[in-house]
Amino acid sequence: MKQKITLKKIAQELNVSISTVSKALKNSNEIGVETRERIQAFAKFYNYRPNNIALSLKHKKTKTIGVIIPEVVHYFFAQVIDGIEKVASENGYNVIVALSNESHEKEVINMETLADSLIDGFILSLSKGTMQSQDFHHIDEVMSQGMPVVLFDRIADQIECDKVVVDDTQGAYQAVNHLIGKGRKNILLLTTQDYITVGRLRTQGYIKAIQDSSLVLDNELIIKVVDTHNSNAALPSLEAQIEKTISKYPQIDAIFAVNEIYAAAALRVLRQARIQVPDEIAVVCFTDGLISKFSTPTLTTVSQHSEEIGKKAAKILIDRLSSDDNEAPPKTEVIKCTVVERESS
Amino acid sequence: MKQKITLKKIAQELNVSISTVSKALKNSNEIGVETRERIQAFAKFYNYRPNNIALSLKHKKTKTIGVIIPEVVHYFFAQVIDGIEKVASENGYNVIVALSNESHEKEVINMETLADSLIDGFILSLSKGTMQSQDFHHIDEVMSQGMPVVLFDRIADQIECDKVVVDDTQGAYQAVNHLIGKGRKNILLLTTQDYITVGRLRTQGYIKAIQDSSLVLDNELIIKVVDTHNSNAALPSLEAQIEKTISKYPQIDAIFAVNEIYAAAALRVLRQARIQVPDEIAVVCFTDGLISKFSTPTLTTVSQHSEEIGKKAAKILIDRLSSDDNEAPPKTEVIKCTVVERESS
DNA sequence: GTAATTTACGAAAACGTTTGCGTGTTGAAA
DNA sequence: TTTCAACACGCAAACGTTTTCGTAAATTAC
Repeated sequence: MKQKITLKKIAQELNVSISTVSKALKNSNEIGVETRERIQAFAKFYNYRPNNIALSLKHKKTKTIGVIIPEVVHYFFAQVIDGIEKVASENGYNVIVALSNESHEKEVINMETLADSLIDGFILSLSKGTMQSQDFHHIDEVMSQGMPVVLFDRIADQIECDKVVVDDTQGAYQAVNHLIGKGRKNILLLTTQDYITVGRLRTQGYIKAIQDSSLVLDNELIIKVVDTHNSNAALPSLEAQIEKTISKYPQIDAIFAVNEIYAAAALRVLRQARIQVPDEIAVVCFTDGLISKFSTPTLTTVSQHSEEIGKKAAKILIDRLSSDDNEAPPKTEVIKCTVVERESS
Repeated sequence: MKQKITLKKIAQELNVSISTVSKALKNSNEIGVETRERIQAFAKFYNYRPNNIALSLKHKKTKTIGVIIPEVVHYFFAQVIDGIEKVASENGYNVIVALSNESHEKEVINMETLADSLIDGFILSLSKGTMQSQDFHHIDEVMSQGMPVVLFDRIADQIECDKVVVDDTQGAYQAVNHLIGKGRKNILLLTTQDYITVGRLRTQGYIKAIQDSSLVLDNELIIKVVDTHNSNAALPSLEAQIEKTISKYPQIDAIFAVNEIYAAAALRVLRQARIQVPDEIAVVCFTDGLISKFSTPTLTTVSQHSEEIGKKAAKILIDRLSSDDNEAPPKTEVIKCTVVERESS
């Protein structure tokens, strides 16, 4: 087994001091040309690579950023990671990913572990557990130690740090407007309970779009899905609800869903009821993910530009890490959504 | 800004030596009870947490495992990460994720960076670039340094290390058998070119299943999709091909696709041709992902138990890391696929 | 030929830990 | 009173770097 070669070993072999080796490898002209070349050749031959841990200890920075998200198996978060990783690797940073699985405790533990000098800064999206408990001690704690934090998507106003958010209200507004522009007049909304922030904001966008138009808001056309923690279990009940509402209000000519899953459920119901999409009812939803791209018909969606979110978050964090003036006021970046038109509308 | 507290600072404040503090915090009875309690109380009050970097340097292990995958935005890989992360965190390991984006060079760079003492071992799935070039120097290099490597899914026989693979052939065999069991007699295969390993193996499974049955193999019923690197671009041509084949061979009563995307394409074509699924044509595909779960009709799939793969890989790696006898022969774990029956068959 | 300067390198501290060993103080046994 | 073990703690090396400073030897200047 080939042992890793260190400065010390090179020094021993070549009968020079460790500092000489270190300087020679940095091509410092403090060291004679001949010695320098000898050392460099030797190092290259043995494929010397500096020990990152030692460097981190020395420099008090790890060139690593910690990312904590509720789950990876989620198109949105995966894309955000993708964006983060791109910017990070361009700037010589590594990415440690930790998963909170929507649990507050796991989030806290993860933060504490990573904060133990493993990383230089955090990018995170709050778990449902944390959102519910409104307990942000762990975040304040790391921030008070001077470790920068960037929050994205699931944020909290109480936390004073950089943030990257999606303009959910505007996105929903646009989507509904898109439907209105297509001449739809009775738009069914499939949304979540209000305590889920993104659901609430999207609902607001829907309401605003209706109010800004010549249409009238009808609360009967708003379905707020109860959030069982096992999202699969909620589907049949959702489908039943959609079916009931549609047959009760035959004037419905469009559906706006706050996520792909709800839209997929709607598509199922419509298909079974032999209702043509988009001819009879158009369907539009939030989240430009896989389901939308490959459903039949393909779904018109509101894209949140998730990769862009990741890139922005990483950029903000790295900027802060590499600036000495770390007292710059926190800023919030808002990413605008855009409507991606496909077959369903 | 609250500075991180270190052993040294505690020692200074309490007028004892660093070693005393260290031992006291480990509750060593080498230190007097009174001093011990004093130090522990002080440390607790200031929320002392040991510096991981220093520990890593000391112990020559980082308690971190490096994962390199072609992409995160992929249900399969995301699930594998999920599995890895679960087992890792249960065992006190962190996970660094790097993305190769299917590029050989990026894979090499990532490995080198992570190998510089940032991690204790690797879990990886080869990029397409590496598969094509068949250049495995980077892997041999880290292995020769005594760093354990576990390969999953996209593997290479030449590399002598632990592996976790899916039994693609058996999975395809089962799927086709499932169709045959349902009385289907003319099964169209949608697969990739042969140089894509998983595609080839699944094709073999298809062939074997046909041959083992009373059916006859018809090469006209095998469509090998040309792999443009931009997979979206290939879709329209694939759909055209499917349509042509189906109208030319009206006896086709089932389709087996080697991935969800192809199956989704098939579903589209069938829908447009007003062919009932599964009544007239049944559809089954590999990869139990989102698309299958939310398409209409939902798709019967071959599940690869991706999370299981991640868990197994992590377990193997951690076992090896924590065993002293690191000369144990490499083993290959084969994960069996199972058919998940849904509406499309 | 002496002094000043440059060249080329080494010693050592520092980053934050752990740990084997040395040592001064205490109390008890002889 | 002497001897010795037990106790309680400190010293210092080690992990692999970087970097400041010190200093011989070689060179230059006058």
